[in-house]
Amino acid sequence: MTPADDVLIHPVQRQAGVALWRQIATALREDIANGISPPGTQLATEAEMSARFAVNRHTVRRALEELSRDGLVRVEQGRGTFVAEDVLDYAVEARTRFSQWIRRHNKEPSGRVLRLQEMAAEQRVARGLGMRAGSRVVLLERIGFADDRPVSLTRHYFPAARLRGIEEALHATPSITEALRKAGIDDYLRQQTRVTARMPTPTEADLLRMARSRPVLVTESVNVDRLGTIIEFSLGCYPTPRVQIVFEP
Amino acid sequence: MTPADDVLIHPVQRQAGVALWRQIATALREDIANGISPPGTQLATEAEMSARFAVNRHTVRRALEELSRDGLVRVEQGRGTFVAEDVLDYAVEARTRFSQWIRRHNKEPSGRVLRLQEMAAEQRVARGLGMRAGSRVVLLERIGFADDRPVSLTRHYFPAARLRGIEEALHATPSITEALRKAGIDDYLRQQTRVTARMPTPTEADLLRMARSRPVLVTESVNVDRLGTIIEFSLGCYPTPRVQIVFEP
DNA sequence: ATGCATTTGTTCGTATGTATG
DNA sequence: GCATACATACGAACAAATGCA
Repeated sequence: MTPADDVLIHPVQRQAGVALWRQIATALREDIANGISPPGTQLATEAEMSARFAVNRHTVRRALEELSRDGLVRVEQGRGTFVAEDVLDYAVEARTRFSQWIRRHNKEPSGRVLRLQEMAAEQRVARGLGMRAGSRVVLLERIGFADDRPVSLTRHYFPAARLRGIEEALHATPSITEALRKAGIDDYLRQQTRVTARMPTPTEADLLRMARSRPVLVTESVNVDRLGTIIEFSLGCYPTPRVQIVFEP
Repeated sequence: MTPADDVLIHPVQRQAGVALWRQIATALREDIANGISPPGTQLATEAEMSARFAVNRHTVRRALEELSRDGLVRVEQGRGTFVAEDVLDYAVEARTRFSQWIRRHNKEPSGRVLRLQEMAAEQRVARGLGMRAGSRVVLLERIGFADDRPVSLTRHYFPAARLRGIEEALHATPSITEALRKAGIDDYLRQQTRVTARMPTPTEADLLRMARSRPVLVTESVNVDRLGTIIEFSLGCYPTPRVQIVFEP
């Protein structure tokens, strides 16, 4: 399904002193601005548009080229043309809380717990937490939404021994900050964040509702309490180009 | 070409009190430690190894699973098994200079200029520099190496009007810091860095000597002089997982 | 775009050696 | 000696991803 029909309300005029491609570009721009073509949706194919506007496909392409240069659409060979999504800047700071991040963008944060269990730490996690591999950790896996669009997939690991009752606390509340408070941690800071990228697993792509052909940004971060004790190791997974990471020293 | 022949020096013994797969894991571990299988190289296929060691493929897989869990190798379906590469942490700080970054990892920095020219700024660049689209900018495109392995592809844009003589200065020296000094900028700071990821273009993949199926990390950063005037906008392109970006607030 | 060869991933089933009680 | 459980090892077949022509 494409919003191609809407295009009918924008007839183009020949010999009007405005190039056809400019008229088409303006029409598409308006549809995007008005929300007729919301961010992320697929536009009609070039062939369809050229039929509706009754112009050559090259003329449509000229218009799309313009919009693409302006960053309003994204043209993907073999797939189609998509309305650019508004980018969520994820600012890495000492205190980064999910709901604050989303609300700063005037969107409504929500989330869903995918997994919550105690388990043995694998090497990577153990190293992040500064423990021996196999030590007991509590894993919280969550997906985060901004206005019902998935924007993050995070795995939080807490040292079970150091944070008694954290699993029960997390069962009771969706907020990590609050659960940590119940476990005796009033405040915590992000000590280090490492960023890389990789292709998503099929499951991740489905959960984040993204194309399998686009990479995810992966963050690995360590949180400490006020004394510098490590209380959490987390792995975040963010869909590109929906999310960007911003660092301001 | 694979280092499969070397495997012959590691015969495995049955009924020796040590499981075959452990012997194989140890043999491979040694080859990696000794530099017989250097970082980034492809190991023999599972089928080849099972023939050389005269064991079942499952047995080889058991060994590879172990090494993979330890992070010594990376197994990729449809491609093969690769010795893990040492990750170059790219620490984003206010003052980030290429050669310092590489030397901090005890590697030898080098580079090559791919392009150096004056041109009109496209929208994205103009926005980064706080200028109007079409303003004149000097573009320096460079590839950076650490011990002859490509690790970065950067495009630096300088406002031509604000930095007279920058193009000539860049022609004369490979160092941006030095060229800026000639143009009257003694010191400069990184104001903001934005990170995202995308698939590399074929050209980028070739230049960075990386698989086309792995994403590149892309940084977008703005540099200012001591007064806060924007003097450079740069786009960096880094191969994953060879390079990771690290933020330490 | 399509098919093909290569390579890893998964899942059956079977057999054997070793430690335990 | 016997029964059991477990890790090890092998074989075959098919699925899925990749790269290439």
